Amino acid sequence: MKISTKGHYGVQAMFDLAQHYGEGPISLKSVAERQGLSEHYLEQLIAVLRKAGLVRSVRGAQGGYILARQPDDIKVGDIIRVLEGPIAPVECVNEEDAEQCHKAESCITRSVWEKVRNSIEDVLDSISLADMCKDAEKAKMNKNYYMYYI
Amino acid sequence: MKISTKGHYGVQAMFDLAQHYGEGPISLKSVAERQGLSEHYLEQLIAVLRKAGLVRSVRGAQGGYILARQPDDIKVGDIIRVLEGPIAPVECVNEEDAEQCHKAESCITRSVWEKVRNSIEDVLDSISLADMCKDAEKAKMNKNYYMYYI
DNA sequence: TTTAATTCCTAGTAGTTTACTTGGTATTCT
DNA sequence: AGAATACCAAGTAAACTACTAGGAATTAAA
Repeated sequence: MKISTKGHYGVQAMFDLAQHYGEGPISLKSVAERQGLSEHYLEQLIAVLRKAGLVRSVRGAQGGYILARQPDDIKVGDIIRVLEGPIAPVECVNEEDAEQCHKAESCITRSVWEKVRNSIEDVLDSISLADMCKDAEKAKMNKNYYMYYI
Repeated sequence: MKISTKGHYGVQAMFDLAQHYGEGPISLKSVAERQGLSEHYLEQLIAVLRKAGLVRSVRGAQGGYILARQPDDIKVGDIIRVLEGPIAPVECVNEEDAEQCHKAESCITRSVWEKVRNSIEDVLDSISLADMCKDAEKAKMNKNYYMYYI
């Protein structure tokens, strides 16, 4: 019951781009450094995100990547679906794949996986990159607050 | 974002045992036939469930397996955790593993995975084998109801 | 007491996936 | 021109998946 590093790193990278939204193109090198990830590996992930239309790229020196939409219009679910494929704990509840178990109608275990899928989707589609940035701001302020009293 | 066939088949097998709870030991052969699974492969899964104390076995002819607790006392989450390991979409929110990311406190993406983990756990721990049996009964009655009118 | 049915155990295995690394080429700013 | 970047293709070691194969131990029933 895991997501791979693709989805994991992908969300980190997109969050990083959101935190620098409005500052022009952000180089992958800087993202990789801040997030502690392999730049070459990130390259492969961001290529997928670009082809899916979630980021735009600017080539050449001083180039980099920019979110294709505003941070509040990109949900974590969008990123995960692009990098990990459709959210479906087992194949037979994959909404994007018509080919399902022949006894799907009456399959009771199937309804369990549907509930799991729906709850995952609810969470992932309820959190935008803007939400994450807000949380990061809050965490930072809390830290300063506590530091004030030390 | 998938569970493997271990968890998938394991839940199917346990549900099958629940549906025959009270009928004495149920042979793996019959479970495998009803559920359309490889008996030899199921053997490996049920061995894990037995070692974890979720089923008891009876050896020899007319032997088989029996749920170790009543169907309403076994949750889908119990089965999944035994067969798939702890529920954690990424390793850094694994509750049973102390070794976590050094910046865990302030990691914003981490809190996303925590929310996902919690929602999965909520669903899986809210559904018992008895619940699934009740749903199966209902599905069966609905089918009969519709057949009556055809 | 034999036989058949069953659980239990160990090992092998082909294929897939993961998480990268390597080694470039193309583009653009300075 | 040179440096900084995006873009691209291929390779790879290790782990994992979903089984299969083959047999030993146990027990109810004939």
